[in-house]
Amino acid sequence: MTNSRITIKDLAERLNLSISTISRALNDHPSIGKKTTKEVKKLARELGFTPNTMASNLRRNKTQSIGVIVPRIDIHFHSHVISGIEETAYRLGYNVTIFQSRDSLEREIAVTEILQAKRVEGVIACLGLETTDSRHFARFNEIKIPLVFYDRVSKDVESSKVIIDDFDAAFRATEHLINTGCRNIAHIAGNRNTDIFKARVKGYKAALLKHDLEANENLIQYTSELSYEEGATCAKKLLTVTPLPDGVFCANDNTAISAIQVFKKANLRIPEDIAVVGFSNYPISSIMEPTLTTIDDRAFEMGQTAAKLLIRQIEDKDQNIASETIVIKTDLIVRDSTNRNPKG
Amino acid sequence: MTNSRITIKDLAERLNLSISTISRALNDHPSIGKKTTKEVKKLARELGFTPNTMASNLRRNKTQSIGVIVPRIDIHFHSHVISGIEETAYRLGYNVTIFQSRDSLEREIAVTEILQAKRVEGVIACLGLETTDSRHFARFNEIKIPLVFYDRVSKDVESSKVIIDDFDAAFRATEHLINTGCRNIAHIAGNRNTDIFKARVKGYKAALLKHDLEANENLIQYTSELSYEEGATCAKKLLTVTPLPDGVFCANDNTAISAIQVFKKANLRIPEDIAVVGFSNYPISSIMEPTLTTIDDRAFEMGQTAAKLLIRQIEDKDQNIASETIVIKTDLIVRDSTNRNPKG
DNA sequence: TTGTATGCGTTATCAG
DNA sequence: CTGATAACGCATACAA
Repeated sequence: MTNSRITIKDLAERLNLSISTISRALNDHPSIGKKTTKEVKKLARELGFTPNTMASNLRRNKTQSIGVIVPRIDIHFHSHVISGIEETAYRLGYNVTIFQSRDSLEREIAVTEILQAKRVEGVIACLGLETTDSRHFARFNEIKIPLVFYDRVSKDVESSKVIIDDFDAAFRATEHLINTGCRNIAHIAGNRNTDIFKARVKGYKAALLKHDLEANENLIQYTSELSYEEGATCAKKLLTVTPLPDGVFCANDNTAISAIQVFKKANLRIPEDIAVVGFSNYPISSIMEPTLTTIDDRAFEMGQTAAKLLIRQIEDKDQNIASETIVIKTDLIVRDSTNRNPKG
Repeated sequence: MTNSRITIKDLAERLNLSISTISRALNDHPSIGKKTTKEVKKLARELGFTPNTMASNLRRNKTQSIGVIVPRIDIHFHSHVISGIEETAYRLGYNVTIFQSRDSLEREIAVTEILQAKRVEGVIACLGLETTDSRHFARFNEIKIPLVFYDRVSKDVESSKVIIDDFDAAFRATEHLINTGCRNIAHIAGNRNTDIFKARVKGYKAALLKHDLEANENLIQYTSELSYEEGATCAKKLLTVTPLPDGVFCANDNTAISAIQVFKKANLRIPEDIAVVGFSNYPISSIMEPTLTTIDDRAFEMGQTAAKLLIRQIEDKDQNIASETIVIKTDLIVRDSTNRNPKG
């Protein structure tokens, strides 16, 4: 019966009022009489009137929507970030339209164009793996659309950024191993060219330095993408080092998990013989045996922060849109894989 | 320099053409001369013109966008479904706006209203846990907006549905245990009132029946939400049953994982003493020890199917929008937790 | 407190 | 092949 095509014009005719009065009543404009406002809203409800935001948006030149570009939605980290974004966007009255680049540069570029046409009011993005040149995002600056990167951020275009303090996290993870008695600590590292992984190596080294432990290069195993398989390979190599490491800081949970499995197969006890710390706090880390000490990457909070930052910039558009970089402090989650009595 | 405010009117003035010509040229209308079309497009590119989809949408009464409501984005299953939705929506020229109900009925209702105002052309939803009465979705039928549920579907409102064949999956999982030599098979079940879990119990029983095995009620352990902790409790109870079960079919991976841990602590060998099958194929299941035989729930494919179905309905609007229920066949992924030589 | 008139940027219906 | 003009549904400056 009642169908969606009801407009304020229909309401106006029914009530013998002008459409402006209807419009104002619906928006609780102070100049409209209480009684009129009530009547209008009542009829609107009865008729199942739903305002057409397209029209309203066109008129106000607003869309109340933000665009999000992630490499893949189904990666735990990204889905957590998105969850944080949606949560705060919802509370602040924005909705979020999602795109996956699937790590394809071509698609990432195509999506930036769609986002412009869609007139989103702001963009949150994490660069895809293929993206070395991110100038396709520069257009957003030209047309004054706020842009916030998280995790994999752009060097080519000015923008706000939300990242975690990888150096600090790695430092604390390593120091935790030291505090728990480890003296010969290895590191399974990520790609040598990626900033966040470089920072983790530095944090690891700095912690050793602080405690007068030597940073032995052959205790650092680099991988290309921190895969589960690479972790196993690295762990096996570490088993050939003498003296055997008594602790390992891994740059993610995948490698930590496979390292632990390799060590267990070699009849080493975790954490007594080798303690292990991971990075990211995957769901599995609290379930596996032993449970894994790891760095919580605060994905949800990153999303919240990115959304807050973005929306602030959207709504302060007149001001100088100063780019801002927010560094989120991480938590060390201590579990069984490092639970041993400190010795020495 | 070039900013977003360029409109077809600007292009028209620059080229001394009418806005209709510009509009048509931009849309490759056949009646416009090749040369003109080329010139228009060239200038548009130079000036960084981006069509205002808001205006176009208002005019055409289209939005090219679909709304998705999920309980939580950061649950592995849902993020996979969303990924499938986004993937096919993108290919078909739609974009997806995402909302989380966070299992709150109030929020779910609020979101359905936002979706109406946003004039999305279709809705894909998975009901939240609080939702027993889903009549707030009925409005979409009234205003002829196609609606597709997945996984947790509505009984109250007519709609299309995409679900997996839980009975068949459970049947095959149980039969696999039988084929691998198990004769005394237990089941860790979900909530007694939820359709999908009831179907899994039935599938389990049917497999036993087919192979002339008795369905012993005390081998079925019901849980309320299939949590990791409940799985452990059930597993401990199963250890007190005589004769000890030689196989367990669990209604999800969480309970399978904790059951395996309990069994291992009790010095039982997996799969030799007890074989275990899970349900969902979480990432962890291929990593844990032993790797877990499980049912792949085809989340990504569910998303693709839901999106295809929805968009077909959107574009066939004139036809009678027959509700359709699609049942997706699942895969049994055989891994080490059931890898034993069939005996008897 | 309410009404009139105009325009947001497009597309579509007419003519020419 | 091209142009003038009227919508789409709403918000608002200006009047009354």
